[in-house]
Amino acid sequence: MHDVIADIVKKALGTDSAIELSVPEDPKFGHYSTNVAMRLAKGQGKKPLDLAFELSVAVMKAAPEGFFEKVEAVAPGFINFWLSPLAIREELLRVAREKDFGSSAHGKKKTVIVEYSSVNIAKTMNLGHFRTTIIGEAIANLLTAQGYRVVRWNYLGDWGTQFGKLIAAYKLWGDQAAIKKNPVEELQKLYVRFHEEAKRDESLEKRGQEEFQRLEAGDEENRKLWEWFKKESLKEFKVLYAMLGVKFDEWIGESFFEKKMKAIAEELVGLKIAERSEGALVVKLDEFNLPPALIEKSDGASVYITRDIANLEYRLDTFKPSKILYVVANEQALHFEQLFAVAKSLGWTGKEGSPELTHVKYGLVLGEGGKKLSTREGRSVSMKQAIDKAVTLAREIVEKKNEALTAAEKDAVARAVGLGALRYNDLKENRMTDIIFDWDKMLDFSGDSGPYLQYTYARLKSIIRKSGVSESKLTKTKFGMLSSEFELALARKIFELPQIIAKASELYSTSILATYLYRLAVAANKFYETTPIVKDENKERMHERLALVLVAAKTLANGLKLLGIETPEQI
RNA sequence: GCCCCCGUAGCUUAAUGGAUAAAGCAGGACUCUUCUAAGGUCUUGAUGGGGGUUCGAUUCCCUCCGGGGGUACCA
Repeated sequence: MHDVIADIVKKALGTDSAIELSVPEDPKFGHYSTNVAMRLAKGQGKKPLDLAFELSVAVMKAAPEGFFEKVEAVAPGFINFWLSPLAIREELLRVAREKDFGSSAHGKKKTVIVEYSSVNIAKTMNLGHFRTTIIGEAIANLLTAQGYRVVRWNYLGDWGTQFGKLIAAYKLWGDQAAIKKNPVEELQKLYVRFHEEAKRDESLEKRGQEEFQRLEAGDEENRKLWEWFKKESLKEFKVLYAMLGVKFDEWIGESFFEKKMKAIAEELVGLKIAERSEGALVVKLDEFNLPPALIEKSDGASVYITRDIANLEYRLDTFKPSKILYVVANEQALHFEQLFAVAKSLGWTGKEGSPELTHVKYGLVLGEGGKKLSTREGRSVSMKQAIDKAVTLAREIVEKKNEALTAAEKDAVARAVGLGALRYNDLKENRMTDIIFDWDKMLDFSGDSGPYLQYTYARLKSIIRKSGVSESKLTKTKFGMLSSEFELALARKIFELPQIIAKASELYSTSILATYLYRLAVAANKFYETTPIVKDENKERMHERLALVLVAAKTLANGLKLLGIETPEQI
C-alpha cells in the first residue's frame, strides 16, 4: 500500500525520486502523510502550504477513481491522505492471498554474514550472551525476509590468553571428576579463582601467559586439555541453543585461525602497516584518530585482533559477502574501529563495491547500582537461570489460567511464553541503551509484553476455531462489506508490515518491529472487543470478519517469528 | 586526558528532522450471565542545563552537567 501511494504521488509530481510517506500516529492527520511540499517549496520559491494545496489536487487527479476518500493540504505544508473503504478492502484481499506477506526481494540474494552470540568456551552464557544471541537472531531473520542470503556465524571465543590462565588454574587446583559432572560451571569457577589468587600472587599472571604460549606452540598436554574444555563446553551450549531455537551456519572460532597468526603478522610488516614498538608488534592508527592496535605481544603470542583480521580475510575470500555485521556489545567499540581501520589500510574495504563492515553494538547488561557484571569476578547472571525462572513462572500462570490443557501442552505454552517474555522485553527496546538487570522487569507478562502479543494471537485463533469455519475457506473470502472504523483501522495496521520490516532491517532495529507488533495487537484487541464476529447475525459479514481475524493473526505470527517468538494456538 | 554509548512522566522505555512527544508499570475510577480479564475503557504525569543550524529539533552541531564502558601485551 505504501508503494502504491508513493507511486501516485510521484506521478502527480512528475518525479522519479523517492518521497517520504509516513503513517501518522494521530488519525486526524490521515492514513498516510507526506512532507514533500515542505521539502520542495524553497527550491520552487513557493509557500509550503500553497504548494501542498497544488500537489494535493494533482494527487487526487493522478489517483485511480475512488482510491482516496480525501486528500488534504494542511499547515505547515503536509499533504494527508485518507484511503477509501473500497481501496482498503481491495488491498486486504491482496494481502490475504499473498504467501509471504511482509518479505521482499530487496537483498537480491547478496550475502550478509551476521556474527552473533559468539560464546566463550569454559564460561557460562550470561545475560550479555542472551542479548547478542536474540538480537543477532532477529537481525538475521529480518535480513533473510528482505531477500539476503544470510550466514549465521557463532564466532567462538576458543583461543587466547584466557585459556592459558584456565590451563594453569586446572593444573593447580583442577578436579577432573567435578568438571566431568558439571563442566562449564566448574571451569568458570577455576577461572574466577585464578583471578582472585592472581591479585595476591603476581607470578600467576605470567604463568597463565606461559601456558597460552605453550598451547599456541602445540604443547601436547595443553592441547588435550583445551580440546577437552571445548568439547564439554559446546555440548552444554548446544542444549541451551536448542532450548532457544537458535541455529547457526558456522561455528568457526578464534582457534581456527591459530596457524595464520604468523602469516598475518608478516603480511602487515611486509606492507609496512605494522611496526615494532616496545618489543611488541603494533599498527599505528594515527590517521584514523585511533590508538595503536597491538597485533603480537612481546612474548610472540597472538591477540584477539590478530585472529579477527585473519577471520575477516577468510570470510571475504570464502563467502564474498556484501556486508558483515558484528553483533557485539558496545564495550568492544574500540576493537572494531581498529579492526575496520586495519582492513581499510589493507585495501579490503573503502573502495567502490567493497564489502561493508558494521559493528552492530548494543548496551551492556549492568548489575544493581549500574555497575558492570564481570565474569572474572563471578558476578554475571547466567542465561540458563533466567530462562528457567521465566519458564517456571509462566508454567505457574498457565496452570491457573488454562486448566483445559494437558500437562505437555502447558509445558510447551510455558516455554513459549516464558521465552517470549524474555525476548520481547529485550527486543522492544533500542539496543543501544544499557540495561540494568531486574527480575521484575524481565518477568513482566502484562501490558506491552511478549505474552500480550501471544495472548492476542491465541484469542484470534480461538475465535476462528469457535466459528467452525475452516481457514482454507476463509482465505477465499472476498472483502466487500467491512466498513467500521475498527475493521478498517486493523486492516490498515496490517498493511504496514512490509515497510516496517524494510526499515527495521535497514537500521538493524528490532524495536521498530516490536513496537509495530504491539500496535497491531492493540488494533486487533480493539476490533474483537468491540465487534461481534462469530455472533454476527449477517453470515456474509461474519465470514469477512473471520477472514480479517485470520490475516491479522498471520501478520502477527509472521512478525513475531522474525523476533524469534513462538505463537502457540492456545495459551 | 582521549574515544564510544546513554540521559524523555514516580519507574522502565518509544519516537533516525515533522503536526498536540507515544506506551507499559505504579497510582485513581470502571469492566468477566456475551468469541480466553496475560484483556478492554477512562484518568494523573516528561525531553538534564545553555547556545546554534532549520519553515520545523527528543532527533543534527557546539558546550556544560550527570551515568556507563573502553583506552598496547584480556576478549
